[in-house]
Amino acid sequence: MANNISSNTKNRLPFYLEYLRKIYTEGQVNISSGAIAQALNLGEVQVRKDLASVSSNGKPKVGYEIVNLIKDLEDYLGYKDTDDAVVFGAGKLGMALLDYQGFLECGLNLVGAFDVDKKKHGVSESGKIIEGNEYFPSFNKDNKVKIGILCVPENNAQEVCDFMIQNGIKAILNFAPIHLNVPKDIIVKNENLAYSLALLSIELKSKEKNK
Amino acid sequence: MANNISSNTKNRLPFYLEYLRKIYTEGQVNISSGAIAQALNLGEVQVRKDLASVSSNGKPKVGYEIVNLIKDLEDYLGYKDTDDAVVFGAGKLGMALLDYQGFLECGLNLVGAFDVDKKKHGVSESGKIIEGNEYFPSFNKDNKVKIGILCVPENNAQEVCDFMIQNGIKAILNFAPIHLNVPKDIIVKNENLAYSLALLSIELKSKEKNK
DNA sequence: TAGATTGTTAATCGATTAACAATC
DNA sequence: TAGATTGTTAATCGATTAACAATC
Repeated sequence: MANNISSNTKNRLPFYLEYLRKIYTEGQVNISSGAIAQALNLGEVQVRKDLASVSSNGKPKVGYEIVNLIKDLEDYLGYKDTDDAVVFGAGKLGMALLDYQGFLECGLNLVGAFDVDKKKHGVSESGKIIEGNEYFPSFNKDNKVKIGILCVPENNAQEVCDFMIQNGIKAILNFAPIHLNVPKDIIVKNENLAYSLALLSIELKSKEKNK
Repeated sequence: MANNISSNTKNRLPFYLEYLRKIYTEGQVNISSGAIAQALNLGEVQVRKDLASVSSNGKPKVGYEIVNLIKDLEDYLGYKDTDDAVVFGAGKLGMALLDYQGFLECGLNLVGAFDVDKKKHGVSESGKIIEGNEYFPSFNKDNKVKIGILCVPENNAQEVCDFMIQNGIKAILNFAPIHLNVPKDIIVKNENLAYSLALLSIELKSKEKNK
């Protein structure tokens, strides 16, 4: 169980967990690194190294006991103790995220959204509250939510980002297509859907050219 | 202008473009690698190397002419000639993507969505059509769209993925939280929002522990 | 010419893969 | 014991950074 896990390894861990959960519900008990590697299209040494970073219950000749491996992955990924997050910007994307059920099984609870537009205020389909930004400071004095999802338009993004940080947000998942300037102790992860799709399109074109 | 640009470099290119467009509208004409590096929080050698892979109009002492650099980036990223894409799964996320305006300035045109659920069929807010999956084969015989966005629930994802590929899709942006099995010539990019947020939460926790 | 800034070559760093010893 | 499979050490590969020569 290493202390410093590379970020590439971390990115793969949820995929292991998802696959293991699936075959566990199918009744399988043990699995080898080779079988995992084949299913997820990875190298088998890589699988062993990745898994060794969070678990140590592989048995030579037998492989890994799936139930234990799932537990170790869930422990590391923190999917057991739920963490709160808030959404800024109640546009279509913000609302889609607010009501997305998939966060729960990753240990994340979106408590609500904030938006400057009064027309957006109210309650979402799944019962989450959407309020004005002006309520966030007092809200977060009580709730101390540290994770924020930024879904506002490009031109407000930096301003809202600053506001979030002023009121206790420490980590931001940024969907606005700009680089945010933040203090060194704040974590930002850019999740730019248009960029991702555009890069996919480039890859496709260059692939077609090279054959 | 290198031929093989590393994927990390590719991921940074859209951020350069966005920043350059911004300062260009602010009236700036030239910029140095150092200034870009500072604004985007990167190393200046990295900036020069990244930019050298798509452009060659940096002038010692002067820096880069912004208008040319923008052009070179847009050319490389293909933001000039528009590419079509389709959405599978007209849930909240699928609809948010379908109506998201940001794709256009990245040269991407989402032409419509397909969903098995008849209740979803019709026209989106921005006027895009949502039809049944059964129309896709004939649709794509005519249109030959190669890029698909997969937004269906986890349990249908592999099935719909196969269906997309059968009907001419070559590159898939996958929002379902599973590993898709595809032939070698198909490009898949996983875009898992819950995983991203969960990893952000882990990073935050480990940061808090280490101080 | 002198100084600033680019572009590139070499050095470092980190991640992946290969080889293999440990062990159930 | 023999064979399969893990875990780890060493080798390779690729990306970042440092050093520096080219040049406007």
